[in-house]
Amino acid sequence: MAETQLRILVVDDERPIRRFLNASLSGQFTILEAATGEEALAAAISARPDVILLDLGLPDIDGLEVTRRLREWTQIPIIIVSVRDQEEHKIAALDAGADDYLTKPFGVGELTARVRAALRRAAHPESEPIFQKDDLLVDLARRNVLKQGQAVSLTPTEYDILRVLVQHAGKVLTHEQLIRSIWGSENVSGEEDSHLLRVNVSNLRRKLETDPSRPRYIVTEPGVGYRLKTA
Amino acid sequence: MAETQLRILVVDDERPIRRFLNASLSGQFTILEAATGEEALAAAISARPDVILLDLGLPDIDGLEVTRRLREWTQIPIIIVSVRDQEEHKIAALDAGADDYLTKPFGVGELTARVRAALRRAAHPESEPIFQKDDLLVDLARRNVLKQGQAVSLTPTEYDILRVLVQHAGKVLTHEQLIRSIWGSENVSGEEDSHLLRVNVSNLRRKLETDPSRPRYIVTEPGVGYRLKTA
DNA sequence: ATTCATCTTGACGACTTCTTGAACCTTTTC
DNA sequence: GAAAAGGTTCAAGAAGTCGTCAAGATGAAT
Repeated sequence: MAETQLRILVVDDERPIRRFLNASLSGQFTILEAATGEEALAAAISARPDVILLDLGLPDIDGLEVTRRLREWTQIPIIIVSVRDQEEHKIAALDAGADDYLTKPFGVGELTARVRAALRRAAHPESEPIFQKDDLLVDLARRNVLKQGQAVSLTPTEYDILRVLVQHAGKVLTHEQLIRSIWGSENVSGEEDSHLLRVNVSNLRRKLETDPSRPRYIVTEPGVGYRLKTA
Repeated sequence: MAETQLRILVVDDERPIRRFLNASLSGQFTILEAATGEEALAAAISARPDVILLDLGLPDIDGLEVTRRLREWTQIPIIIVSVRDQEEHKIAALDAGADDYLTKPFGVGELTARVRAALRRAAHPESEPIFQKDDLLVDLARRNVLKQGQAVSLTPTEYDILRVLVQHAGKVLTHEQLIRSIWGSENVSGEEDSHLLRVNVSNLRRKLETDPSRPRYIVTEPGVGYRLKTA
């Protein structure tokens, strides 16, 4: 086993801070840098770092949004590093999917200790966030869906449904679970939402399935929900 | 799906703090308390909490030592809650195996957010209850039933019956118990429901058993109920 | 203001599942 | 062996669920 050095992606728009973090961590880790949210998302996909240090105040996409988008396809540990000390910021970031929240200024020792803790937990080897079966390919990291090599254009809602199905491929997801993860936990009233889900699944099938009346991928589990077939 | 409430072990020698944490968290979680390190270690073993909130300043064993001893056998998330704000304490605790370090005083919102984050991370190793015998396989987590490797399609009612039987595999379930857990405790009138149960069991057997007239899996206990054979 | 894509709602037919009654089988009891 | 009790199977209507189409509502972009 080649002990490759672990990689940390540092995301901050201020150059001095990136330099500081780089200097603090480069002894033990390989450092990658990104100055904007877009850069961060791109780097996460192409470089697959082992930990991401993320500033909240980015010029383009807010750090919270970056966290959410990352969490759509990966469990890479995210440690927020921010000047914002208010509790609501911390809560929002942690609930968006961040693993830890560190307020500037902080000690280098604490930072590296928290990075070590995050790495220790994440030791599970992660499988590629890609679903493939027959002529359908879903790449969650790139937000790409290919049918017979052709890109399929999905609406946001359709993609969300497909993403949740892929993230639990093989398992049955109940109507409620799907509705919750797509429209939020508030609106789970009943038949109306179920119907909405059915319409969207129908549209999704029309785009993905060769024969929508006999689905190979998204199968209905009558009275329960839907399942993305793995085999 | 049995939605058991998640359990948090609160370890602190000061009663007021335990009470405060208990009050803050008891809405969402079941709280267990320990006042000493010994108590904490014993409770962790006997009660298997899902998260441990640990104060460093305990009267008998130091919190750091408690963390190390816990880490000898478990990966239960440990969140240190301490008045000690110096960096070296944080580093030592995190390197001892703690997942997070929160300095008193802190907001309840941040605490619960960090608890949620810890739970989310730890939720991965899901133990999947699977029943297998001969050529029948029931995977409750995936809601999958395989007969000779072939997926069997069950109606919601049929699956419910099978699920209850699997959850009590080997034990005899009375008609009443089965009816209660499938149609609710209200309608347990009498012969009508018993008959309904029989019809559904019959349909279930037709799908699962190789020879429905001589059942190998779901056996009838005359005058009592049904039983799922384990061996 | 207009356009466009998307979301949402309603209507309806096709299909699945539930429930019930009747007939048939099996075991126990007298 | 006949009767009774309990259990199983079949079939058919009732009830409910699902998929699809299409029209209206929403909201962002021009």
